[in-house]
Amino acid sequence: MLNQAPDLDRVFQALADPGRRVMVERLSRGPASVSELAKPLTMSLAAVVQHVQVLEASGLVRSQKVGRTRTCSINPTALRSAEQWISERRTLWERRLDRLGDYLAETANETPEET
Amino acid sequence: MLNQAPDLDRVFQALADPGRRVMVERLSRGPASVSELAKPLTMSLAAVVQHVQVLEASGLVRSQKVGRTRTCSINPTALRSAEQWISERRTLWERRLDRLGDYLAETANETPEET
DNA sequence: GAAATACTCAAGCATGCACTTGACTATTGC
DNA sequence: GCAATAGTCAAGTGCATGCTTGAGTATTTC
Repeated sequence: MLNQAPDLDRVFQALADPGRRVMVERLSRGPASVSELAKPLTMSLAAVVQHVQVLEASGLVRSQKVGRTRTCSINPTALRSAEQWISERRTLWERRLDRLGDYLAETANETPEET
Repeated sequence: MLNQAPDLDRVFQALADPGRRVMVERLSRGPASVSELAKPLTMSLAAVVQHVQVLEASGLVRSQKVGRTRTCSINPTALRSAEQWISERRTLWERRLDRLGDYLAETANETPEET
């Protein structure tokens, strides 16, 4: 059962932590084990495992255990859904600005000498 | 002093709350007062003010007080910086996948009959 | 098969977050 | 000027988060 519904709360929450972003950054270059993810971070392995769990719960990361090592990799779908949410609001706002600009330009044309 | 450094921690943290996302959604359609932002939400005005403060601290929203009303509006820069961070990781990952695909295709060509 | 590796689990703790209530201040409208 | 409106401030509460430590469990490796 993959977390296919793009739970934005959890995705943004997951991305809000700098350590977790470092992990996502690492994973965007390719799959990695938990201890590889832990290397650049100054915290216990147990803490890293907890972060991985948060990332998995958000759907940003998937992992599978082979032997004694758990290999993590990025799920671009979750990344894309967050990106899309932001992009939609931003373009909405920019389109509004454009319309406002048009309106102001028109108004200036209609009453060019006023005041 | 605008929060020009795009403090991703705070931006993603701000977006992680559903109520705050509703506010951003509203603001993407144009500026609004604090009580307008409060309308669709079932919480006290004081709570809404606190959310606005979080949004401002993240740089996602700016506001100014005229008379007794505070008018909030979106700052697309912060939105863009978050969007960009995600987009960069995602495309990195997708490029990696492409290279992997190329490699697999090449390998298949070089040893087409094996096994 | 013993030691090292790679997690995993549970408990505990300090701090942060999302609220609430109650009191207070500054504008606006009549 | 008095009431309604719009927001502000401070304190308090309960739950979530980000860690830690210590102990335990599979796998590898030698």
